[in-house]
Amino acid sequence: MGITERKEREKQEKKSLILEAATKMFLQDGFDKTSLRNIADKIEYSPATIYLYFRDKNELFYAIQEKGFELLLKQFKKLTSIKDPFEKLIRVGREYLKFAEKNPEYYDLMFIMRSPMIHIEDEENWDCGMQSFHFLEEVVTECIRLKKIKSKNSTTASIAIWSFAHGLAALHIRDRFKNMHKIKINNLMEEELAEMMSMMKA
Amino acid sequence: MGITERKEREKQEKKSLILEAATKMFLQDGFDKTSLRNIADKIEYSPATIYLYFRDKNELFYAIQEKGFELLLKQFKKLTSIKDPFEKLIRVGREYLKFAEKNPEYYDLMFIMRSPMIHIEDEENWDCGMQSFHFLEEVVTECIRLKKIKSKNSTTASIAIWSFAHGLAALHIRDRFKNMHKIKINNLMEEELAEMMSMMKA
DNA sequence: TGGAAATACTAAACAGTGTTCAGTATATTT
DNA sequence: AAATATACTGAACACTGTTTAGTATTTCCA
Repeated sequence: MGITERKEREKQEKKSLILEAATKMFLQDGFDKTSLRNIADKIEYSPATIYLYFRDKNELFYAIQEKGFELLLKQFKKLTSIKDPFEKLIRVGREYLKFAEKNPEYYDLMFIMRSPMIHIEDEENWDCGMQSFHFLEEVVTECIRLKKIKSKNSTTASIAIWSFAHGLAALHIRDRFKNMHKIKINNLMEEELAEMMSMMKA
Repeated sequence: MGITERKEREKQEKKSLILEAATKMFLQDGFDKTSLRNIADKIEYSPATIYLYFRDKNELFYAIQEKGFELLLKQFKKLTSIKDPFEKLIRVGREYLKFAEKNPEYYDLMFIMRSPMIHIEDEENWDCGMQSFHFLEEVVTECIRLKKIKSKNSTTASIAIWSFAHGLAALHIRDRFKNMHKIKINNLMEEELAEMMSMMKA
């Protein structure tokens, strides 16, 4: 049945075509300007065609967000060789904040927007998100094992660290530090990361 | 000039009428269902009328968000009499997280959504937001003065604490803890707050 | 090989959104 | 009483995500 296979392949290729165009448009022009009609225009199909490959806009944006997590995890994995877990923890934090700074649109979709999460059914898992979280959790586990940090429970500590880093990134991205003119936003991230790390240190 | 005064008063009253209706609708039905047309329907005016009192939707939502900050600050001020600054800090954190849990729509508008911040001009201040931040900052300053926490710089520490609390609240509100089925979301907030506080403790 | 069935796609409509503006009705002033 | 200022609105503009009926095109089977 070579024909069925070719059809399936062609279907996946078209799905990719849509996804690539949508991602490109999303990263270039932002969420607001990435409408289904604009995507359809770009790939020279009708808007209705997109619905043959994605259930709705949420599913499409879930797929884009997965690409974001691929990129984030790639940054994290560059740190695998670092021996000292506390040093590694600092570097994970830095990469996370750097990712948010350099890819605000991705960050928004991955951690702030409702849209992609709506696609996830009740018993389904947010796999891509959990993979990145587990990378952090393993580093934290090592830190606890070697008594580098005060915390005893790696999950509790990991959520605390993630919350802190996310809060910092999200408040920045959504302009809540806008009017703190005393502070140089450039240094803020690194300063705060240092503050958190000195708090955690055993 | 009694007439001009009455006119001005009536104008302010109508502005309040719109704001009250919008706030009520916003808190009851959420952001998405609070359209200018729906608000206009409720107050029995045409949608165009709203533009005579608010420049655009962002200005209207900035005004609603200010009401949210009034409420948050009211919760904070209930803690003024607490003597021990570290105990006070814990309670500020608890009130913040409780506010997010009980008023997710307000919280969203105050700390997550872009909409209200767009209204703020370059040199303008986000007054309502800064007031709440300064409440925290003063508590932190006292903690440092009495050597209750390890931090040396109250602004840096305050931003770290705010970031942590915001991250926790925001990840929760935007469903990023959805699939951590191991964890009871109910206890999560209090557990994480305790974790953060034990880290900070001098 | 010809007709049925399956597939791929789209035009058009639906119901909504924020926003603008010309025009009208009412109230105030001269 | 006429002129002016104020308050308000209907209708339009340019969008949005989504659904559906209908049309080409391709594949399958007798």
